Amino acid sequence: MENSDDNNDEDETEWKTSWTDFTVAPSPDYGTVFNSLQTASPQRVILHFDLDCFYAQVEMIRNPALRNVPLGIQQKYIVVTCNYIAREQGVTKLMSVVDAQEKCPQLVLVKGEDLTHYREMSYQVTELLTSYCPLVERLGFDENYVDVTEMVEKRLTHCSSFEGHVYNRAGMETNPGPHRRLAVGSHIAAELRTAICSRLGLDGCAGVATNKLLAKLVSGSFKPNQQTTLLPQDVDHIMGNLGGLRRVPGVGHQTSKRLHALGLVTVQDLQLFPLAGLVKEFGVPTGQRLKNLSLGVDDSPVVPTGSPQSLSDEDSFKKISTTREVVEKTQELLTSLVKRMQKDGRQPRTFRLTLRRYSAENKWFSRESRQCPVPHHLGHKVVSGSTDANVHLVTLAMKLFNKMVDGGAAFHLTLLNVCFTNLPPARGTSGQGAITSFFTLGSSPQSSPTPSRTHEEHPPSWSGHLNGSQEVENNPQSVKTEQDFQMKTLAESTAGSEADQPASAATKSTVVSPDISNHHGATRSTQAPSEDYWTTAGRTFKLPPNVDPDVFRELPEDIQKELLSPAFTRTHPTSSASATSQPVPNPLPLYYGPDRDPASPPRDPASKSQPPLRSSGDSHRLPIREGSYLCSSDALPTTTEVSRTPPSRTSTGPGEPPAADPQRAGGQALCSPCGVPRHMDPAVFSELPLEVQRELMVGWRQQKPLLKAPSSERKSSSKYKKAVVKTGRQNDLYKYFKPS
DNA sequence: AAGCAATAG
DNA sequence: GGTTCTATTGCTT
Repeated sequence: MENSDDNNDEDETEWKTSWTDFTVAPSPDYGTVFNSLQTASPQRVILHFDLDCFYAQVEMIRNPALRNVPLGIQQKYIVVTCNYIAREQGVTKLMSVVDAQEKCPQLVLVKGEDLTHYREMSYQVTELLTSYCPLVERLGFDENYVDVTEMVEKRLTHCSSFEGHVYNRAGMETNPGPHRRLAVGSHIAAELRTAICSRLGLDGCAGVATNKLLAKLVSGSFKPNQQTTLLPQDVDHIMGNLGGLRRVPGVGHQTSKRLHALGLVTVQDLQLFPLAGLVKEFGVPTGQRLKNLSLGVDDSPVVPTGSPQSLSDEDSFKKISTTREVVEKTQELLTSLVKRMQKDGRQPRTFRLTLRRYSAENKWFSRESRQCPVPHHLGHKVVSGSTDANVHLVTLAMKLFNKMVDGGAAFHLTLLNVCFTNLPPARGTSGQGAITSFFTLGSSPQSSPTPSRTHEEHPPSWSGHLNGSQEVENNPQSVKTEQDFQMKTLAESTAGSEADQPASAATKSTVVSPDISNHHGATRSTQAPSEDYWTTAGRTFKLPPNVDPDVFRELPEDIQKELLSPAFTRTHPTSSASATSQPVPNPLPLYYGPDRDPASPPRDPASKSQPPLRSSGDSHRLPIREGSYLCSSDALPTTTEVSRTPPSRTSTGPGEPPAADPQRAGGQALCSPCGVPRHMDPAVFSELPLEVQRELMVGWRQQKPLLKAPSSERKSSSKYKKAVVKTGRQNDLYKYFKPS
């Protein structure tokens, strides 16, 4: 997070300005679009804000007792960041817990895997900045760029000094004369830092310069909690002193390797290297951009970030190797993700599952992902807080999972990630940047956790104590009351959030358990099921024939409930949308787990709790394989429009070759002539609402073979719309219990 | 539109 | 360069 890696304040040596081709060609596509000012006045004033050890600060606010101790934030077995007390004792960022404790035995550790509090505080900072100036771009959770060019214009009238440091001008009396705009910028930066401190209780650094690159580079010149302005005449100096190319923002590991291969190791090297050579290696846009970066030239605009474009939750672990673990972990991740999505209020349009496989040699730790559209009614369920959204999403996730992993073969995962993307523009705001909250622009009226303080316009005369940015020190008490208020609001907004123990950060703080799982479930449902029955809340349910009671007992409560929910046994108008309360046949024997036959053996050989019917066979062990269904998802269109079809008929997918499905379906043993799987009573099917039928058909058709199937290995369209009706869901779940 | 690489904190 | 848990952009298909 924070840019540490400080200290390279030596080599004052060279900053020869001897490059040859100074090719600063502002890309035409940049600027001007978001920032019309840019065309008019190329001289921008950009601020960069960087909060000091952000996670640690947040924890110290949550628990002030932590202020005086060496504090580290632990994620898994890593101390991802720490406060300055811990740093003094040798703890650094991303140090292993063991090493950190060796360095600092009294180190207090707070678990930080749950980013909720950090994320919320982070957005409060962005919001606060946005309330002063609309052009705010986030960079991670703890950094923000602000384009204050316009603000500067308005204040330009008179200004005679700088706030804070001026880069490379220590002790020198600097006359703002030619740099009045930057000087005004420095005052604004000080003002904003003061606001962040007084309103949110957070310290941080700021950089003031004429572009994002320089503002970022200069902001770390004096740490912590100070600010620095870079004058144009010192651009060469700051660039020249960067040291390795890796230090140039925008030059990552891969790029620096390629540059190194060209013989370039210092920023100077890059500055002096012919543009043509760079273009040859990287192409025109990247080549030019790299060259410009080396020169401190950056015309990229500050793009207002607005609300996030994706929400994701992930967890890493030593090993997951059974599909049941995958289901449980996915469920856990989704539970939290869905809550976040709900708060956000936007309806997600695509869903993605990504994973990381363990591979001994190939440490090229690659992530693989599969994504698919979120059926609109499911998206609606998500945002409307429907309790069964989760089950449907797990099902969806498992379909994606099956596209990547052959559950029949051994696998070893070390990470799972669930993600909602393709979010519609935030409501109530003009896409982005607008005045309103970043969290909740939501449709949900109740959920407005945004403390949206009325925080009036700060008069330019912020006066008083900020004529010395250094003195914006930790004055916890002075901001205490306001802080407390903030935190309270925040706590309320997140109350009932899953995860861990609420307030007792201190108690768990010293705990260092490098283990990974926090197995919730296991002990939950303790009732012993008798055979195929399950008794809960005084009622006895018959378990679906394919559900092993032992497996069932171990399932997350959510899924259990879902399986036993009224919707399962009786008609139950689901709250919303299209689910036009069409009665559903009672005990629901239908099995249309898209690719599973009820009689099929379990699919997950690793699942010990399914002793019966272990077919050890491989790809052909299934009497009726997914392959049979595959009614080639490839042929499926990606749009959702549906040509109308008679009720009892299967609706054909949109662009689908009309005659195709019955054909293909008919070719499969599983499908009745009309395209309905044979385990589904056509009469029942025809009575379902049209839309439901359509969903089912899509679900049936879109199934794809496992990777095992040698032929149709790659590609395939997507659109794993799945059956979403009440009749559908527990059937879909079957396959995780008794997979094909 | 999907999947991945690269970059970032 | 690899740890964690995100998030964005751009390339390729």
